[in-house]
Amino acid sequence: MTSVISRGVRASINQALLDAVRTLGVEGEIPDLELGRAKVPGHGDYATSAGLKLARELRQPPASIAARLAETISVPDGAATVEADSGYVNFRLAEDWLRRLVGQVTSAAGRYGARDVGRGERLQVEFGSVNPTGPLHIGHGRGVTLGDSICRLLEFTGHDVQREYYVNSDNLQTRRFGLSVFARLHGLEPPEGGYTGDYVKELAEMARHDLPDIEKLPADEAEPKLRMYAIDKMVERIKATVARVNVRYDEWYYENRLWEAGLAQAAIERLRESGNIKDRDGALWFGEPNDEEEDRVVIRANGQPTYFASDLGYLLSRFEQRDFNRVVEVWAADHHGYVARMKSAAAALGFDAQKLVIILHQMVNLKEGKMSKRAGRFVTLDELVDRVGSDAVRYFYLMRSPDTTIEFDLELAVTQGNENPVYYAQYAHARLANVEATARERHPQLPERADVSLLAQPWELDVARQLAFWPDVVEDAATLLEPHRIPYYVHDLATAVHRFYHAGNAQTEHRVVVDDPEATRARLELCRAARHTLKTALDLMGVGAPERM
RNA sequence: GCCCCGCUAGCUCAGUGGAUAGAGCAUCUGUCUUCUAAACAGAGGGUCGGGGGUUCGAAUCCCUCGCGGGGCACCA
Repeated sequence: MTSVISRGVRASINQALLDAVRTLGVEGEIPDLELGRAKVPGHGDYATSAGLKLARELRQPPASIAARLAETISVPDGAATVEADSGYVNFRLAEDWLRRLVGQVTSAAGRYGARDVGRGERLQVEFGSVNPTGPLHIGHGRGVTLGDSICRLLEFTGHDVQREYYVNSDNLQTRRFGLSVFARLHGLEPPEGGYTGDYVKELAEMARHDLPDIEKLPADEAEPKLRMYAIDKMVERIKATVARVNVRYDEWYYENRLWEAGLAQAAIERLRESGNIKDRDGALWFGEPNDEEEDRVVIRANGQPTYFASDLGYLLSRFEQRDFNRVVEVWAADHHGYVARMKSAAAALGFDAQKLVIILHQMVNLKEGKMSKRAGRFVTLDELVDRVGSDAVRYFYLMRSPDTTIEFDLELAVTQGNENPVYYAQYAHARLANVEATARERHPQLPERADVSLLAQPWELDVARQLAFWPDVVEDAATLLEPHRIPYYVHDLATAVHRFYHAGNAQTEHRVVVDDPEATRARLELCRAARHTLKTALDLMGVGAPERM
């Protein structure tokens, strides 16, 4: 039992299936038999079309292969019964096993579903990393919540995760930002391409107060000081904003460190030796040797490095100096053109480009029009959280696949209340917490151990069945780096919980808290198992699990 | 012109090449002297953008066309 729940029942069935396939005489590699959830109740809980898939190699009819597999397979712990149906093999989770699972889940509590697939792999997730030239808006909110939940998933599955925000400080945009603050300091309009938001005026006033004599300095001396000052202030603000949506970082890594440590310079030098750095038109370019087509500027003709130069050093910093085995980057889709360049840079520097994993997420648009940071017309993440709350914001972002553009209807978001799915899940959790409290009041001395054999009703076993699926969901979400699988599972589990609870509304003898202490105790065990799992899932989303609502 | 993402129920979206394509919202019909009705039960609603192809089998893979969005800097 222990091994089955720590791996998940799907993995356990899959292993039994592979063992059985061997006994049929399949040599060499076994094709992916795609053991998955059965979609029709009559087909059980898991199903595979193994008979159809192996028919060619075994030169036998699919139905007879499936029949032989069904006879041969022995699922550990009697977790599931097996049945052949034409070319398919169907698995139905055994009721007795489901009952025992409930007790196991309760013992594991918040660790149920945790896996060690990562085996302590040391990796970095870099996400957010917005130019610190303004507050985070609702598009950035998607990136920080997505990145944060990816971290939570990786941590839950045995990875050693470092969460990093890369703070741009030396590029053209941040210099423009510094010049904008300088302009406001002297009562002028920001320069062309500068930042016009009111917060720039506020930063200028703060700088006037905090940086003595700054007004007396000429632009070329004042700008770097004002820039770093303003960036620090913006970083503080960004830290406060992400904290409101439960996002945590381990490291705020400043771009200028790459130059101070000589990493950017070292990267360029190494690429020069490999023939990937070329001199042309007074500038330094990166590209494949003997091919100018895809060349990109690293050092401008005026001697200033581009952001790309810093990024070369940043690769060195992470894959070499800090020795991460893998680096995951979370970017908005408008950077997609940069993916190939970064990967080829990583390869040219001598790293395995596969270890640089780049997750792109699509944009977040306002229904009434596009956002523009420099025009100062945008809805900030803070404003969004003010209006709909952190839990709803996170749930809303995370339930969508990163590939989908979010059309944010602000009017709807404001009026959103009952129809928000986050309340459905939280309510299930609160109900369970409440019923457990009621049980403690009515039965101060319940049996210490639950007799789970008393869990016999279909709605009780349905909750247990959902619990059985949880390790599969965790594995898939962590492996594919797709947190949006979690809210969909949460919804399914919450549905099973509400139905279970409601059976007691329809008929009082089916309540959790009844006169019979043994029945109460058994159902309480199920409540605890479900509540722990709901809480674990909500935690992975960074969404709260309230005890009362 | 080239690259990326999307197109699935009225709306918003799930859907690792498998059997009868799902959920929420919205609409309609029922269920509260309750362990919390922010809930439950039920109903209606589909050319999976169009067309080819691969396959025993395609919403899913390939090609092509259309529509929408995003990129293609000595910006990031």
